[in-house]
Parts: sequence; structure tokens; C-alpha cells
Amino acid sequence: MTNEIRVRFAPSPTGFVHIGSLRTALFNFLFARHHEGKNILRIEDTDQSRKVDGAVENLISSLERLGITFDEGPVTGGDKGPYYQSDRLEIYKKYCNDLLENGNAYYAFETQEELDEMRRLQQLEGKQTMYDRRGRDLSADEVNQKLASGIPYVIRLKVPLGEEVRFNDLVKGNIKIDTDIVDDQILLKSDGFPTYHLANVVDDHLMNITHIIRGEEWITSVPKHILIYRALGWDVPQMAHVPLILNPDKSKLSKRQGDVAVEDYLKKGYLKEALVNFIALLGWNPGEGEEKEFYSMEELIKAFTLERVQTSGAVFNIDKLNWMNNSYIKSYDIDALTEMSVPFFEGTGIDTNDRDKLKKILSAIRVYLNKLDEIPNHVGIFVNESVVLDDEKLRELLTADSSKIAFESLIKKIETIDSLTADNYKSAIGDVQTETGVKGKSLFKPVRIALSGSENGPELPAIAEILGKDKVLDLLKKWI
RNA sequence: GGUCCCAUCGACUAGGGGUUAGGUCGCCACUCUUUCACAGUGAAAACACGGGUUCGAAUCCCGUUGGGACCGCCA
Repeated sequence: MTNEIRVRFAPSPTGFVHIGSLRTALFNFLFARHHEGKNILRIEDTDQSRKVDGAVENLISSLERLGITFDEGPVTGGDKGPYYQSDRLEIYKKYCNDLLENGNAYYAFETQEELDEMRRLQQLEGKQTMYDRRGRDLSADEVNQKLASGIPYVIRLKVPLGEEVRFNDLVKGNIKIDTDIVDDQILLKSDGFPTYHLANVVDDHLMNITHIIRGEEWITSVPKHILIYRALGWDVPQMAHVPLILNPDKSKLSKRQGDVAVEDYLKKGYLKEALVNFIALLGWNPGEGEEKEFYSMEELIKAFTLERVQTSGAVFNIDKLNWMNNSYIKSYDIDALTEMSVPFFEGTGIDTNDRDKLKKILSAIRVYLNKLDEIPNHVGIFVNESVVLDDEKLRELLTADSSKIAFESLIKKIETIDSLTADNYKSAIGDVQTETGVKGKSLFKPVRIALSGSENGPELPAIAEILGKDKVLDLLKKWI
């Protein structure tokens, strides 16, 4: 298959999956599946100082939980591996040497301090800060001498001057950049590791990547990459730079202004389907007057095209996510929802082994939940030993004559029932109405308050069933 | 500061020469409901500005303004 589409998601293993990364991963996955191509995971761990233990496993499991899978990668394997860049060091060195030999790269020996000073001066002059290419002037003898004396070195790209690099980005369109402002990028660091730029180009080429789909923050380094491809005599893959996900103040989505890790959202009880649906619609939409808001992964795969990716950034709007998550919670299969809600019932005083009860409670309260971690806010009425009333007005209402009459009647009715259900509670309360003449607000309000301690909440019959006969009787008897 | 990118309701967006500029979230009102919520109905709410091109511009071009990203031996 020569025309097979191959894309890659290439995160650095920093420990968690950023919402922005999630969207990049999603778009890559969607694009690959839409075209029946391959989705590849590559770990960009060339920065030794940023290694985090267990990060890769965490990353893969987070993504897989959301339904984003890979056809090749560190766990899955594949014939283009290894998929850890730290296992590919020899490969990068080889191509770096090629670049050195064909005159497209050179040695440089500046210290960190020298580079800092260079930038400081440039800043003073109001120029773009970049390496001043002074290493290009070193003679072969000078270079050999420095090398021989063991001075630390890096290898830099020799950017051809006075040219214009053009490329056609699949979402941004035509972009051109003058090579004079392209930095002589470091290719190989003094620790022998490649930089992102070199490793990226080499790997994308060797792994036969056809489309590079990544965040817009990379767009300014595309010319460097193109120059490397060119210097190595390789074809440049198609590029698609997707716009950023933004904070409410329009800056790049960052930790300071809320949660940015996918794990945080999962932990709070956002459903994976809602998260995927919401993220997909951030910066992409099917267009053509389509007004649908809810998409399954399958539907997304079918509809996804790069042409429909937005050109401008999108603010991450938590209100809309909440609304969408609530919609999913309301319509989710109740048994499945019950299972995934179990952790959120821990510590509420409700026996989580009683799945039937959990299910009933969830059915009653799911309409209130924007996310599962709000469950404890709504289950208090089901575990309270007794109802405490701070409000004197409510107390008065419960001790009113009509309330007493209604309570007495209701108690009698319920005592004849074996097992209290929503249905027989309903008929019991109906009987109370006809027998006592107490009805409407003056009936329902006191009962609600007596049972739940609150003026509002889920439907009374449901509450009664969940509370059970004994508990309902107890609560009612307090007021007669 | 330099380079690049971007610009429709508060937010996500549809529309891409002729539309009452449409939908969704949020906000507000009303209806339904014993309550809250849900649901339903309705309202308020946008083409950043200035020049062109054109019979006609939100739509095409240029400029201005505004916003953002990048400018590391991080990715």
C-alpha cells in the first residue's frame, strides 16, 4: 500500500495529557480512521531532564480510555520502530553526519553564557533573537583543533540565506518565510541527543508519515524542518496546523486558569464520550449547515476532514462542556452509568454494594449532574438519619393542622404496604388527598420537607421508594 | 522588539458576492411540573474599523486596529 495515509501523535512524556494534546491526538486518530490509514504513537523523549516515570503508560491508558488507539507505537509495536526517540539515537547521529558531510550543518562551540549575551544584545537592538551564525566562519583546522581538545560542541543547521521557504498548510493555507530570519537551529545537543527538530524530521521520514497534524504553536518552526528535509533530499509530508485551544482570556490554554489534564476531567466525572464530542467540536465542525451537536466516535470518524478545521483559536468553554456532559449523563445506559459512578458514591454513607439502590438514586438525581463528582451534593437526603430544619417557617408548615392530618393519613396508608414503591406511594398519596381533602401545595410541600428536609429535589415517589417504608414512616411520625 | 498566524452574538460556530446573518452553550422571560431541575416556547445578543473592486460586500483585495503563537543545547 503505497498511498496509505500515515499520521503520528508525538508527545513528550511529561506525565499527563494536556487538553490541547488530546485534541491533536483526536484529530490524528480521526483523520487516520477516516482514510483507513495508520495512527502511530511516537514518544519524543529526547530531553533527558524532563523524563517522568510512568508517563508513557499513563498517556496511553488515558487516550485509550477515550477510544483513541494506535496502530503502531511503543506498546503495540510495528515495523518502523523503535518508537521511543531515546532508542533511536544512533539513527539521528548518522543523519546528522550526513548533513555535516554534505555541508548543510556545522559545528558550533559557544557556551550557554555566550549565547545568553548574544541574545541580550540582540534584544537591546530590537532584533529577533537568534544565533548569529558565527560558527560558520570557523576554519576546518579551528574546528578540528577544538574537537581534539574536547571542547563541548553542538551541531547546527546551515540555513541557506536570502531564500524564501514556502509551504501550503492544509488548514492555514500558503505560508512563506524568509530564510534570513530562520535560526541555524541546533540539530544535535552537546549531550549527543538530537533536538526535536532533527528527530522529528528524521522519524517522520523514516516512519513514512504522510500528514503532520499538530498544534499551531509549531508553525513557525516549519521552515527549519523543510530545510532539513531538503538538505537530506527527502520529500516533505503534508502539514496541517490546527489552531490553539484558548483560556477565556484568549491566551493559550494553561494550567493557571483551570484544569488542563485529561485525567483531571475524567476524575471529576466527565464522561469520555462527552469529552471527545466536546473537544472534537472545538476547532472543527462538519459545516454545510449541519446543526447536530452530538457525535459518537463513529460519526466523528465518518465526518472528519481537515478542510473543516477552523483557522482561528477556540476558547475552552467549561459551561458548554458541562451542558454536554449533563446531556450524556441523562441519556446514558443506567447500568453502565451506575458502574462508573461507584467511586463517586464512596464516602457518602451509601452502601456501594447495593447496586440496585445506587441505580435508583442515580435515576432520580442524574438530571442534576453536570459531572459525576457532584453526586455527593445530591445524595444527602437519602442517608440522613433525621431531618433537621433550621428554617422556622418550614417548621411551622410541618406542624400545621392540615399537615398533621395528611401525615397521619399517609402513615396509615403506608403501614399497609409491604414494600414501598414509587407507584404505590403515588396511589397512597392520592388516597390521602381524597380522604383528608388536603391537596396541592399544602400536601406535597410538607411531605417533601418531612422526607428530605428541603423544599426542592427529585420527584417525591422516587425519594420515597429509595428511602423505603421504615425510613419514610420514621420521618413522618416525627411530626404527629 | 522581530517573524508568522488569526478576526461573525459573551463563548463554540453556520453562511463565503444579493440571507429577516442560522444553530448550540450561557443569560432573561413564559409554559409544563406539588418544588428545584428537565423539557418546550420566546426574547436580548455578532459580521472590529477604514478604503477599494462590484449594480451589490459579512463574504474578494489592501491597509489599520486588536488578539494570539513563536523567537531555548524544551517539545
